[in-house]
Amino acid sequence: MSVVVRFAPSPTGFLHIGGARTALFNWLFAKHHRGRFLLRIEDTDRQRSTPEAVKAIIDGLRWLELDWDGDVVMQFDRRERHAEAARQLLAAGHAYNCYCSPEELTAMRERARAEGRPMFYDGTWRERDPALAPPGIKPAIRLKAPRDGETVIEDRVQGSVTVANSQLDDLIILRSDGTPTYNLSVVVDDHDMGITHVIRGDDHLNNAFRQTQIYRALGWNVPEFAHLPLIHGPDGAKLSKRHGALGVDAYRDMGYLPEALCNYLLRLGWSHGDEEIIPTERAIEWFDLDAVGRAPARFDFAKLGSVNGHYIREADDARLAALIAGRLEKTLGYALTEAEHVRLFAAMPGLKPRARTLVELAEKARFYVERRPIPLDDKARALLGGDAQNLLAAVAPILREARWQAGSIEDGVRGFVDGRGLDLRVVAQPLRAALAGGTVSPPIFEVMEVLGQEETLARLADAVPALRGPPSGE
RNA sequence: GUCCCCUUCGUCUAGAGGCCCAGGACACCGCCCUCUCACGGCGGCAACACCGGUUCGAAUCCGGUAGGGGACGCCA
Repeated sequence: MSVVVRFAPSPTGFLHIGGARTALFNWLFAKHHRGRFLLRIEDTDRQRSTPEAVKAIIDGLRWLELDWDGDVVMQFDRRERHAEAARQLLAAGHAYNCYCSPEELTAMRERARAEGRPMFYDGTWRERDPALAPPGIKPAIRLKAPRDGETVIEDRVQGSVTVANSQLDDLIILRSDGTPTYNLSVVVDDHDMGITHVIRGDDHLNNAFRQTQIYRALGWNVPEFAHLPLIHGPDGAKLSKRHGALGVDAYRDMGYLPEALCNYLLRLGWSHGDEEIIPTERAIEWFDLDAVGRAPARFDFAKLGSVNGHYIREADDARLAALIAGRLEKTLGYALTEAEHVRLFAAMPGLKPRARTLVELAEKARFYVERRPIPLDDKARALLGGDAQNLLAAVAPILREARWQAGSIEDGVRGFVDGRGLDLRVVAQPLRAALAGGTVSPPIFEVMEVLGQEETLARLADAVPALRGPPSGE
């Protein structure tokens, strides 16, 4: 039997990091087994579902390149089919009408809690004669769940999990307004869509028991379950906004590459020996459920940054330049010229090993496309005082004569400092200050090559007044 | 409160009875490379939650304790 899995988010917000990982694991599982990966939007909660959230989820999946097969299934569109299943259960005696009001149910829960019993429905209308139903009240339909014995799930991640049926109450499958509830919709859709493996967050493990009961009542085969441990914050508690519970769009904005985020997420709760950097091709080849861990993992930005740095170093220069060009134009306030785009591209090899995010990459690339006179930070200004002025003025002629290639420029400048018994850094640092506006940059001769001779000399003159005068001809 | 699950370095994890006085990665510290900062290389710090049991032998199996998480909705 070929594998069919699905990612089934509810559109009540962005595609958060946990959802992204669930989608990734489903996608990898499908790819590994040459099966199908479907997308279903669980929008049966009409109050909270929004079109914006649907879009955010789809955009997020596209960004991560987790493509799905076939059309997106909107769960709400299938509500009639779900209701039909509920009525079928009612007719077969596997469900019954319940006339309890929300107030009664709340009171029931309070009482149960106070008495130390499980907080659930006591089955008031399970056996009661429907003729006793209060007039004018529309009933909800409840599943007539087994009272004795136990329900067992053979989970592909969690193993065999058993719960006593006495711990499970008769859940509502169809609301009094005629709309289906989550557990019913999921079962009917998964069945109709031919889902073979339900891979989802561990927070759904409890639902798996109720859903198993519904499958049985309907006489359907129960799919394989795999409940993935949740992602926690650095403190071990639920992932908070501050600690990374953000939409994947936020990660994109923070400058993470989609392949890096996927690699990081994959290693959260799954492993393949000592492998850390696992490109998608490898992930598809290696991924399977048996290597998924059972314990929740903590989200760690430091490691994400490290993985991201790796993928930035491996990324194509043109792609990176294109990714940061927009960010730079925004902070600089002007559109880059063709020449500046070329310079940005040429700067990538030197910049890549120095950035862990695209934001950092853009920051470090900034001076390359800044327009003269470029701003100098305090340290740069300090480096350009005193002796530096004379040194730079003396070096300028060498630069004017140099063949414009990093190695040649370096040879020239080294010859200059060696001749004077100086350390290279006494010239390199002032040069860096004048050309990059700060004390940190890629190797300075490489910077010069990328900048070009004309721009280099012009920036130097901006920083060294002596190089600007006296005007020629006097 | 009730039920379910989890527990190896600070973090992610390897480990499926002897290969482990526990390996890798991130972070941190030191050294090297070096025109700055990175990258890279080398080295260091650092863990089997606890208590019992099974066994010639346990991180690995069993039981209990503690801690953590999840679920208990006419939400999904």
